[in-house]
Amino acid sequence: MNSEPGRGDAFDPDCPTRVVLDRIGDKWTVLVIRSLEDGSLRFSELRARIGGVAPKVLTQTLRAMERDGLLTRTVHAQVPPRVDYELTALGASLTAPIATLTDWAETHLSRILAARESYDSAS
Amino acid sequence: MNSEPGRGDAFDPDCPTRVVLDRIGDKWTVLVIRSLEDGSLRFSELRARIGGVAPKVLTQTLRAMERDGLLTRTVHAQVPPRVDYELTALGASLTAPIATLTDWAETHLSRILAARESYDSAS
DNA sequence: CGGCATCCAACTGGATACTG
DNA sequence: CAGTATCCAGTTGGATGCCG
Repeated sequence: MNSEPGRGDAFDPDCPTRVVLDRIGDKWTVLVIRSLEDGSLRFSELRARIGGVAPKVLTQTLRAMERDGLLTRTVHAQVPPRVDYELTALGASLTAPIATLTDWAETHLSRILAARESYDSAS
Repeated sequence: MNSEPGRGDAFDPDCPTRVVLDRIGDKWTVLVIRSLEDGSLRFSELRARIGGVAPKVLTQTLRAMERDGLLTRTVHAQVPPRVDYELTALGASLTAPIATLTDWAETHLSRILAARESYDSAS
């Protein structure tokens, strides 16, 4: 994959880690996944559930995830229009690693915050 | 933490998930952690190991990680100067969740890439 | 309702040059 | 050697308004 196999190849845009990290690091992707864990939602429901996200940005996030095969977008031909978003098996399988990360975060947050405080006060 | 406990609270900057995600999603943090897994390195070694990172950016990354208690920065009073960076126990404990993510990435990359191709050709 | 188009402000990452 | 200072380009996230 790179001149240093097995090592830091994440500046290669096609590196698996980079691809996933770019998506995970996105501000809204993780929120969308967690919101869809219990089943499909329509656009406005997602928007309300997540809160504070502009429609354009939510659309961007959703399209990127759809492109990566993490969720499906179903347009119902009716008036008013209705569009449902649902995790694919691939998208659902991402909940596991995310949960690992979340658990770590919750467990160690106090330590991080404490480190920050002591670092800031030492400056 | 939020009006919807247990749910999407990641737009709160102090949310544990958000704090960790911001760091993980950073372009270089994961590379630094992986580079330091086998022991401490000095600034120039890190730079060479990672490749393609500007000094300023590497410094920023390192400082942010030091602030969060993920690594220690040790200045040796000698000429020429020498500064060693080493993971703390906290930083080292992050390698586990990262490995989970990396494993997922490597396992599912082909599927993601395939999804992208079919999505792009359908447009 | 579910967007797309437009415009925009802020932040991020980076190239380059210089210093204790 | 290990940064700092400066400047800069690209991207991200967002506000607003219009449309099928």
